[in-house]
Amino acid sequence: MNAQHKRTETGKRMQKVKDERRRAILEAARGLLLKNGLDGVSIRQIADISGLGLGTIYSYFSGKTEIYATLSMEAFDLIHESLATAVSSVTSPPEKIRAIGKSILEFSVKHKAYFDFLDYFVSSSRRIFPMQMKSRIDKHGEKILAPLHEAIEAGIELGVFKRVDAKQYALIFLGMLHGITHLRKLQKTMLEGYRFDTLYDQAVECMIDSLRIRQQ
Amino acid sequence: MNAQHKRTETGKRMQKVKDERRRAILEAARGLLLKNGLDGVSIRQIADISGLGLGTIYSYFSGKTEIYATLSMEAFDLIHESLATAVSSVTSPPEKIRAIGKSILEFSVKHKAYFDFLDYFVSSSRRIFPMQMKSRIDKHGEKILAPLHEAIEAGIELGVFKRVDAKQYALIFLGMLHGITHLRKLQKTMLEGYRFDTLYDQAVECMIDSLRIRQQ
Amino acid sequence: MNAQHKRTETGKRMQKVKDERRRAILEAARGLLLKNGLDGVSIRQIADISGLGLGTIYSYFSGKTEIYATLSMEAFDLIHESLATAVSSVTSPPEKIRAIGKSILEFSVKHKAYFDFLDYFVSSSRRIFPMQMKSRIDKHGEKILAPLHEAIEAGIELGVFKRVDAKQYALIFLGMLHGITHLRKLQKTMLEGYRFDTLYDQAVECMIDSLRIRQQ
Amino acid sequence: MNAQHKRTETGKRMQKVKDERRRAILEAARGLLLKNGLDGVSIRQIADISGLGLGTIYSYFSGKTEIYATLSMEAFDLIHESLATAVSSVTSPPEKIRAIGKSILEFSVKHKAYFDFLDYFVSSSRRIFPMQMKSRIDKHGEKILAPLHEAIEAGIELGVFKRVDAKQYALIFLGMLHGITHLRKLQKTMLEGYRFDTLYDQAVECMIDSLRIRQQ
DNA sequence: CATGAATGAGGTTTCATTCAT
DNA sequence: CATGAATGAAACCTCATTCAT
Repeated sequence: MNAQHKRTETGKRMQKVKDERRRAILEAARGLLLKNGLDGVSIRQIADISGLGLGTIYSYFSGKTEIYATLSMEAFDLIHESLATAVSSVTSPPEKIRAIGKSILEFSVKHKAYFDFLDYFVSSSRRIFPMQMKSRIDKHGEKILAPLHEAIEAGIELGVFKRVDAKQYALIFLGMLHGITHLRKLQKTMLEGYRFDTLYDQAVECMIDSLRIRQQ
Repeated sequence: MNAQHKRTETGKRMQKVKDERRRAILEAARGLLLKNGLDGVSIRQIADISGLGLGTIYSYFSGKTEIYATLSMEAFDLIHESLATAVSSVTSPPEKIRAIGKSILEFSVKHKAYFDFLDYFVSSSRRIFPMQMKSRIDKHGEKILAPLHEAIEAGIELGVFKRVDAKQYALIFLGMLHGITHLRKLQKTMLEGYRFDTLYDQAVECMIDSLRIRQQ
Repeated sequence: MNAQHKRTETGKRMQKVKDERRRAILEAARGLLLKNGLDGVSIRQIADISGLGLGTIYSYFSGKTEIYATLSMEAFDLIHESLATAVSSVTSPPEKIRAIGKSILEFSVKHKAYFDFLDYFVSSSRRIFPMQMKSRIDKHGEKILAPLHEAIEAGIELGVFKRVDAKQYALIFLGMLHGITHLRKLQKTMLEGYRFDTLYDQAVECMIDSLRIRQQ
Repeated sequence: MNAQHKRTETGKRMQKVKDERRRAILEAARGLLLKNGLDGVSIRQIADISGLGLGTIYSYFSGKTEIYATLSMEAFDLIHESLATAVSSVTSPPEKIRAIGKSILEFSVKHKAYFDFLDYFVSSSRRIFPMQMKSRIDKHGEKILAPLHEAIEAGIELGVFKRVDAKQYALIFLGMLHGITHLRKLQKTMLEGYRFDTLYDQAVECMIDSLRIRQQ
């Protein structure tokens, strides 16, 4: 075991520690975001919760903005992963779409923090991220369109769906699903007396229906 | 013209000035909100933009929260008015729904400020308003459901639409429309190569379609 | 009844109204002082409570400072009056001193607001009042020394008290009484287990004792 | 000198710097308090005078209140120390009481700042400190009673003083002394023509006299 | 590298006072 | 002469970020 090797060994261990710390920071930030909302996140708290020094945060991220950007990308990746898994578990295109719908709903419940967080950044017309960051984030965002896009294409291929522009429909569906998930926020006001789940399913069926070729 | 009359006259002018100032404050607040996001609004800025003194703002509103609440209610009322006008201009239920869709789209363009603003508050999971205010705001919010609700009911009555729960569908449609309007934000990224207007129309048709009784 | 007369009549009524308003302002200020402490008095509140307009306060007093100055003088006069009444109700010099002690104690309970208020201004080394005001206030302050001064002199005259410098002793006694009244503030801490009243009486007796000529 | 040692060394220096800063803040606060009164102290000023940044103050103290509380306790401790030293320098009980009197007078001159400060808080009827703080402060305050208490007890033990409740008399004397020191403020008004020192001594003798057993 | 003390800009709010009506 | 709307200075406090150790 020579010096070179040892250095590498140490380097590896170091890398591992650094990765863990990075993760700890993101986890703390995400947790705070969920608990306290967007303004309720201070670097000081992130440091405390992640067990790191205040200044240390800045060796891992250039600032609060970059932490948010990273969380955004993570969120998009997580959603994409969910959708990819979902579609691969079933075969018929309509089922794929249902799976995607279910998957998004589940995600918006289970990872509420992430979901609201994305919402905030997508909704906000304000320039939060500098151009360069924004581009990087968007790359991750676009990926989540693929599973739906492919499911629709598959349906067309199989002659089950109308010959529509698959990507266009994927966009519409995603927009709609996104809108529908928001209804949950109204559960205690406008939605009184209704089950959000039922609404959601109905909305998904409504979308599939509009794609399906009608036998006359 | 006696003293009494004069005093009244003066009183009227004063009232007008006060109304104008109130409006100036709200306008400034709305503008800032949209440009800089919720945290990007400071009372100092509102004062500067509205051309008033800092302390003056506090004699018109008890604080930032009340300003936001007022804007929310105004926005809801404006939308409701738009929708009500829209539905009354056509007669057939499907046309009414199209009119509503068009109306919302137009509103989201023309009063982008207000629309994004509402979006922000509906989207935001954070507790912004104290309970009492929230209730008052919700009352205004619920009104915008009515025109769509009635249009669907009318369609059912006429035998054009399936016998669905009208309110439930109204909710779904509104959620969807809301989601779709968001797509506009992606015009420069995911939507590249597509016309937002086309997507929007398609989405509306898709909704009407899912309601219509199919002749076989 | 000619115009001149009428004007005078009106002038009299006017004067009465003005006096009442002045009093209302002082009363409001005093009340607030008692309830909220020195910082808890705002001109706005004084206006509200006294039933006058905000700006009106400034036609009666040049500002907050003058209100305080007036209250100070009133307080001194009130104490003086109490003491004067007290000494005149008894005849023997020791009794007069006891009456003064009792009178001060009573005042410090009954007019707690005034008493604490004076305390604040006497204790405070800060220049609160401009020179001119200060002089005017001091004139009122000095008056409260007289009854005690005279009681001691009377005692000396009658051969009951030692031939001391009466004014000097009056000052010492007043200082002591003032110090003792402060003990009441410690009733819940240092004074636990003791009755403040007993302490007070004991202190007064102690003072009288030190004046009395001892029969051997 | 290894790394560990070095770190400790640095730590010590750091601690020293922090102590100095803490002191600087307290000193600035005390000075301002005396010059401008309680409301005349702003954190901004404290920062400026102590040569620190505004925010820095908040890393040493949680706020203005805590600064005041700290000053109070320091002042009590300082007085206690003075008294303890004073009584231990003489032996006969009357001399001890004289020593205490002299000590308090000296303190009120030498540490005028602290003395007036305490005065302010003792006099002020307003609730300045939250319960918990108040308790902590009171603990320090009560200590200053002990030397006087013990001196009186010693006198009783020796048969020089009457068999009075020693603590009760200690309280009375302290209250009186406190009151007498206030007379100094009147040096330019009511006290004109009198020497404050003489008054003070006379007052102390008067107290001792009232304790002494009279030989008939 | 990790640390956290120091910083000060910036936010909200209160309030004495002025002045046009 | 009474009024109260308008004003802005000044207070407190938080927090992202820097930088010496």
